[in-house]
Amino acid sequence: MPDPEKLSSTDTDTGQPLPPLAMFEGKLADRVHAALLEAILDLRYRPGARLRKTAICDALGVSRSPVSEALARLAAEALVDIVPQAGSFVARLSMEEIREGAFLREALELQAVEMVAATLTDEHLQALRRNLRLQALCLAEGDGPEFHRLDAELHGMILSFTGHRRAARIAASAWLHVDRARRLLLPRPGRMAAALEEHRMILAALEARDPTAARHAMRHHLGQLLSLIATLAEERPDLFT
Amino acid sequence: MPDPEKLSSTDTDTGQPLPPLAMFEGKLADRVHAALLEAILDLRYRPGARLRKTAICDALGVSRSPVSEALARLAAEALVDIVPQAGSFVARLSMEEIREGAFLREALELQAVEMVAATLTDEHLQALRRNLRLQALCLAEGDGPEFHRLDAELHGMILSFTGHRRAARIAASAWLHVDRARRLLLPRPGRMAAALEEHRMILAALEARDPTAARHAMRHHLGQLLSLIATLAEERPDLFT
DNA sequence: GGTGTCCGGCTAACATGCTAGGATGTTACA
DNA sequence: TGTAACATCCTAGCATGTTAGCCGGACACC
Repeated sequence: MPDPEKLSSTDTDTGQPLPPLAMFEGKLADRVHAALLEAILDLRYRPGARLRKTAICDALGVSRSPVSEALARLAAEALVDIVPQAGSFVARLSMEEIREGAFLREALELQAVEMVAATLTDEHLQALRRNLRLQALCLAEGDGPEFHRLDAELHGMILSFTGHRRAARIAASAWLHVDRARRLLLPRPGRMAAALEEHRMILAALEARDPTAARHAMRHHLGQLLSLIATLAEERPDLFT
Repeated sequence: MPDPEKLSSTDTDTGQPLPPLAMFEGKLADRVHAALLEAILDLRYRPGARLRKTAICDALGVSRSPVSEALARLAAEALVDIVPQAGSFVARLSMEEIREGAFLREALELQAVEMVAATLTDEHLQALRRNLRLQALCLAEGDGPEFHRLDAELHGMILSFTGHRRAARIAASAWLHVDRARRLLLPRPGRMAAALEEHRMILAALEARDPTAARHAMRHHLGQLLSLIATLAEERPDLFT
């Protein structure tokens, strides 16, 4: 399964895409995990590439223990394939995983938005409105990356308003696969504006404290992405399993 | 937070509740994880108890590496609290965690049953019907443990029919906390029969391939348990955080 | 030329030594 | 007697040595 693929000169990392050092916090293993996660998500480590523990070790200046733990965690998140006594590889994108991530995310967010619509406080509404104002600003200025950050933040806020931290973590983890694929999509013209409008529908339903409407609005919003990704699988089959 | 509690003579494990050795499969760390999980779930390790790595090591005849990995995984599942440079403790039951587990489980199962109602095959229906027949048998014979196993199997089947393996895993993990509490509940008279009836409602909705009815039936079924557990929290506050 | 076998290199998994820091019990002092 | 400083113990986390199994190439044999 993890075949060498067309490897240009050296298979090893080109030296450049070093995941940034410890600009993270927490235990050493946490920081290594965060660094590798970032590198995998923005494709500095390409899908299918081999991960050399020793290279990672002296690139980050740590020993194998935290690296092993980080890789094990990434494997649990299905972002890395560990083949015992053979090697570790960045997982290829898989429509299977992406669909599953979307399923999980949808299940959690629909339940969350329904619950939140009934329990929302004014502070929560304030925060949501503020986020949407910033989104509008980004749209006006064409700041895609920041818009995306706010998008993720909005969804994260709704999940966290349920008070269930673990649920938010799981949703984030599930979304990783979808997000990794999404980053490969060229920005579609008009998509940002459409997303903002969909977000507004969700907020409107929450302001009305209408669980059913909130659920519908969220479902419509989440339904948009999968079809886009399906086209990617046809355009770039080399990135998929 | 992890206070000593009233410790009878020795705080250490009484020697007896050794988690059974490697009757599991997979890597060493997997087996240790499974053994500890079993011990924690059926309360051979009591909530709040200290987990001594070294004791576990020579009880199982392995070194600290696999034990550490297993404990880390249990900590990720919120079944163990690891306090750096202090110790590892079996997590106390927490209504927080239980509610969260129920939330996750409900979110996933509602979405799953809705999806499955639309995509179900005849083989799937066969398997569900067979499971329910066995449940009826257990009810007639008063075989509680087996009934519970079939109950869990039924829910697992519905999740697996979505084709999403990770979702099933997450649901199982989320359910752990609810289940650990549930095992402390005295069997309520009539509960088994009621559960069977609720299961029949779900199956009926699936046979009719009616997503909405299936969703409603499942929601009703899952709604039953939480109130029972809330009473437990009052009767046995020592087990809770 | 095609096929089976052996060998070397590389890897994850496991074992073990080391270190820093929190918890606890004791003692000195008010 | 109550409190605060101290010494000891124990722990998780990290580093590093060891083991066993897969992979790929070479070579012999068919």
